[in-house]
Formats: sequence, structure tokens, C-alpha cells
Amino acid sequence: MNPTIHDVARQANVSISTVSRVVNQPLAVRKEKRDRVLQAIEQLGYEPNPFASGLRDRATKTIAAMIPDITNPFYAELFRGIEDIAREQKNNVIICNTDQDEARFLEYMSYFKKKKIDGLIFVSAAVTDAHHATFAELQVPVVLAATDGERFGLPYVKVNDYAAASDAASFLIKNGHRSIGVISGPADDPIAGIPRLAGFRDALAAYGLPHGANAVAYGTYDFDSGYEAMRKLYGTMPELTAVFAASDAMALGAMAFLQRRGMEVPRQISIIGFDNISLSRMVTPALTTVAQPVYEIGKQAAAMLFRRIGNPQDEAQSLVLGHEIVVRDTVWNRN
Amino acid sequence: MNPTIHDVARQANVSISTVSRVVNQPLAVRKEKRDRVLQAIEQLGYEPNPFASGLRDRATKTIAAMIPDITNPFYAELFRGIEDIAREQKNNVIICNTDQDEARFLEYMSYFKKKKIDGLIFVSAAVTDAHHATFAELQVPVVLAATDGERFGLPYVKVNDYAAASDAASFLIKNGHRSIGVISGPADDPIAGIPRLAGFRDALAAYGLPHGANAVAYGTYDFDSGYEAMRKLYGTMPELTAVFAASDAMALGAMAFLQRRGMEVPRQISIIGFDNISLSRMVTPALTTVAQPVYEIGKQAAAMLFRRIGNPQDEAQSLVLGHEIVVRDTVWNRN
DNA sequence: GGATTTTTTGAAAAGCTTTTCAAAAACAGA
DNA sequence: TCTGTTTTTGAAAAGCTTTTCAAAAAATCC
Repeated sequence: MNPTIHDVARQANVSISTVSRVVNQPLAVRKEKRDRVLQAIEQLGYEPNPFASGLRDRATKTIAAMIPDITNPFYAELFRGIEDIAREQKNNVIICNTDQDEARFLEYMSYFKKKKIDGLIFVSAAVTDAHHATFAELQVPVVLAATDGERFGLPYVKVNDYAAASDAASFLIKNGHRSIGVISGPADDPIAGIPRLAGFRDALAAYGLPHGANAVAYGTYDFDSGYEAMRKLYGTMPELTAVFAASDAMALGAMAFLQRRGMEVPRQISIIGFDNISLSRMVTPALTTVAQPVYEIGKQAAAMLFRRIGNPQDEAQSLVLGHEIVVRDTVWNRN
Repeated sequence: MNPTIHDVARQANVSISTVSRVVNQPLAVRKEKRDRVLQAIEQLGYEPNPFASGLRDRATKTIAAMIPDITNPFYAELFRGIEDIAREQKNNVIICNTDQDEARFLEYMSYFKKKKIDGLIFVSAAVTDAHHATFAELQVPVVLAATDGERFGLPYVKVNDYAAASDAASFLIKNGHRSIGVISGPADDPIAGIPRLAGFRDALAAYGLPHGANAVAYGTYDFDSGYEAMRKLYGTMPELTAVFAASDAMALGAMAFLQRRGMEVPRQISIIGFDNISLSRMVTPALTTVAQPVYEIGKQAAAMLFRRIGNPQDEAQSLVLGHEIVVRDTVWNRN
């Protein structure tokens, strides 16, 4: 049986209120007694029972992270950033793999309503009205990571996808490419689908390069869809010299397709990805990509969440983190 | 304010004891009243307060998973198995990245002592005496995943590493290889280091193939160490035609080294890995490897944990899951 | 030193559930 | 219908903390 606050009180010969104070607001109790109490706590190895305190003030020191799938390296790395901050703050984080499944999302949320959490980080998926309503019910701070919350006034931490994709285009153009294909995310994905495609195309247009519908194929960010998309793209546009993929996993899929067809990357076709997941440096040739500071996004989102938990009233500032192009070996310089 | 058991009792015109019974042992209350209570619960949207119940019976419906690093795809997949079972059981899982760091392990454990968990899954790292002592203090069931607990009588779920490595050797030999290098895990790792090396070497010996110390290099399971190990191995044994790596990540590292040196895999040097992480099929050529049923290991470990939580008294049966060789494109048939 | 203000302390209540034990109700048997 | 069993129910206690409020102690001021 663990020692309780009563045991400590008896040992130190004070009331339980005093013990509680020593634990929670040490300055409010006279040094002499405080030392006695501290010593008793030490001796008995007392730790406040979290259920009892939770029962009163409903702080759980636990946050939740909703993630599409921890098996995906991009999310794993982002999550790691969250966890590292949470540990610093002596909080636990409960992980929720939603698989982008509405039912599972709801299941988790109803769960959190009863088993309280102090805050929630929602990662990467587009926020719908339904989501937003559910967040509101939860009555705890919510922070978005790698997704946009503008529409609902939810604070977020992300990268400027439009600008990043635009930079990818410039990079390819500067390397002498003119006939460029795009493997985009889903056409209806407002987070990483639409803006990355738009940013890329607008940049092309700015350089006077038209970009027709036949130069883009759509995938779902994963390896297999990248493989398939590349097949389609190559079928309709065999003349292209470079491809921009809206995720590294798709870039890898595209590369695999090309290589297995006996094509040489980058000499015949160059590829640039997006995300800079850890795998991208492990393949050969190593993937050139637009790096999102994934780990940092997780960290900042968690930090923001804890700030909001501490000060629920003050406005949270969203954060747009910088991106950069990591030049490795999959883009050929044609100049 | 959430409705309490009292609100329900009042609404249904019964005592709180009855409501509690309806929630916990519905059969113990007469149908007529039970229906009234159920209806009241429905109407008010009552959910028992987990702190209050935790305060009494100290069940948290939360388990913890201790993992070296969720960023590593092998662990991520194993973890996913855990999480899927936990969700089925309406439990949450708290994730702990230990980074193989003793201090961090202890930090988490002391944390769990106070903030109760119902059980713990310890993944992949070797269990030391210190670990074991700490587990005992925790007073909750512990299950090991992808690591061995024989020495401490802890139940585990894993693969037979010795046999699996031995099969890898046979496979290489049957494909006509005679001069084979090994990239092993650390020489003092009793889990995946020693047995895989031993299994491999013993199989070689059984075929009458001597295997000297110069034919093995040691790494730490990750990509970079595989890269380095391959460099060393190639330096001392340029005549080798095949390499067995004790992890896919190291195999990928080895492959990268070879390819970047302009060597052709598998025509010049064949590679077989271990784990079958999802990346292994994404590289080109796709990696031939000894598959551990990683996801299944996680699932079974979690299932075993919940069984033990339910019946703490009965002996837990450890589980040895089967492995298989996934033949892809990195082993050349020399026959 | 005595009156007054400030600081420190303790008793008790509140937070919500589960379970024990005894009482009440239902049932069975004659 | 009455007695004896069995089933169902409710009151109350236990589980442990934080916080409020009032009392006690200390400090301050004339």
C-alpha cells in the first residue's frame, strides 16, 4: 500500500492541509515545517495519488495525439517531437492512430470526453466541420500540426506548402528542366494536395512554362500510389525530364517504377520529393527533396499546446516554419 | 458539468448503488429497474468518472509501451500491433521512447509507479537485472516483445532468432554462395546480436564452411552503422559474394555503400536482411530478407498482456512466432 | 506591552465511484 | 396464508486529494 498524505502528516506531525501545501505551493508554509514535511515525504516515498487529485481538479497530465498512422515515418518523426516535449513537461501522451477513419476518430473522441485529457494535438489531416464541433465539446485546448486551422481559428504549426512547392519548381527550372510532371496528393486535399500543386504550377507559369492536366497524376502520398502515378505519368508524357512528387514516399514509388523499368535516375528522369523523411537519404541515389522540419513541427505544436493549457485565455499564435531544399542525388543539372 | 451517478439515480428513481450495478454487473439488477436506469443513462449521457473509479479500484485502462524509438520503422510497426489490440480492449497506450537510455527508462518507471498503469509492454531491448527489479516494484503484469525474458521468467513474444539466422545462411548457400560476410548487431547484445550471429555461423559450419572473425563486422542495427560495417567488411574480404545483415536498416546501409561504390547488387554482391520492415520493398532492387511478423508480435504481446491483467494468477505462456524468408531481388543465384 | 494586521495552520467539505452489509422484497414450499 | 430462502435494493463507508474558511500564531505598529 502506498503511503498517503495522512501518513506523511502524521509522521511530520502536521495536518494534511500543510502537507498538501508543501507539495503544491511550498512557499506558503513556514520553512521549519516545510523541512519536516519534506523529510517525511522523502522517508516514506510519498507520491500524491493522481486519481484523487484528478478527481478534484481534473488535470491529468496527459495529452493525446491524433495521427493518421504511426507506421508512416513522417508521422512517426513528428510524433517523436511531440513526445519529447511532453516528457519535458512531465506529461504522458496517448497516441491515436485514426487511419483517416471517421468512426475511429469519433471513438477516440468520445473516449477522451470521459477519460479526461488536458489537451489534444491533431496531426496532418484536414479539419472538417464535424471535427471542429467535436473539438469544441472536448473543452480542452487543441493544436493542429502539419495542417491548417485558419478556417476555424484553431492554432496550427505547419510549413508554407504553397511556397515550398513553388521553390521546388524553381529548383527544377534552374537545373534546366522544362518538361516537368507532378505527382500530386488527392485533388480534394486542402492541406498538402491543393496548395502544393498550385504552388508548383504557379511557379511554372511564372517562368512561362504551361502545365497541362496531362502533366499531373494523383496519388495518396504512399509508396504504391507513387509507383502507379509514375506509370500513368510516363504513359502520357514520355518526354518529361523531371518529376515533382508531393511526398517522399510517392517520390520513392516513382523512383522504383523508373528504376525497375531500367531507366536511370536522375540522368534520364530527375525526381524531387517533399518531406525529407529519414528514408530519403537511404535509397540510392539519395532523394533530393523539399524538407519540412517534421520533428520541429511536432515539438512546436506540443510546446504551443502546453502554453495553451497553462494560459487558456490568451490567443494562440499559429506558426509557419521554414522549409528548405535538401539537395542530394536525384536531380540532374541539364545546363 | 458532467452528469454524475447521483443524477442518474435521481432521474431513474433508484439508489446510486443500483446505477453502479447496472453499469458494472447488469445481471444483478431486475430488468424493470435496469431498463429505467439504462434509459436515464442514455438521456443524461452519463459516463462514469474514471478518476473516481480509479481512486477506488485502481484500474486505469491504460497500458504503457516502452520502445527504443518510435521513429524506427520496425518499432513503429510493432507498436501499431500493440495499439490496435489496446483499442479493441478500450484501453489507451502511453508510449515511451527510451532511446536505450537508462535514465530515461527510470524516469518513466517512477512516473508509472505513481500514475498507475494496468500493464507494461517492454520492447526489443535486453532485460537487465535493474530492469527486472524495477518491473517487480511496479506490481503490474509485464510482457516482453521481440526480446527474451527466459532468465527472469517474464513472458515474451518473439521469433527464434537463432533459427531464423540459420535459415538465412541456408538460403544463401543454396543459392551457391560460399564466401559470405555478416553484419552483426553488437557482440554483447543477447537478443538480436549473439543469437543471429551464432545461428548464421553454425549453419555455415554445418555446411562445412568455415567462418572467421574477419568475415563479420558489427553495427548497431541502423542504416549508418550498416554502411560503415560494409565498408570494413569489403576492405578485409573483397572476395565475398554475399552478405547477411542482422537488420534491414543495416542491409540498406550496406546496399547503399555498395551501390555508391558502383557495385551491382545483387550481381556482384548479394544481400539478405532481417526484419522485413516496410522500406525493404521500396528500395531498388527490393531487399530479400528474413521476415519477422513484427505487427503480429505487437498484437500477440498486447493480447497476452491483457490476458495477464485479467488473470494475474495464471502462468503466462511465452510465444515463439514463425519467421520466413521473403525472396525479393537482392540475392543472386550463382548456381 | 497591547492592539492590530498579516501570515500560517488545521478542520472539514467536496469531488464521484464501488462495495459491503443489512434491510426489504420477491419467491418457494407446505 | 405463513415460514423460510433467495434475490434485489439502499445506506454508508472508503478511497485520497485540494481548497475554503475560520482560528491560531506571528509580526508590526504605537
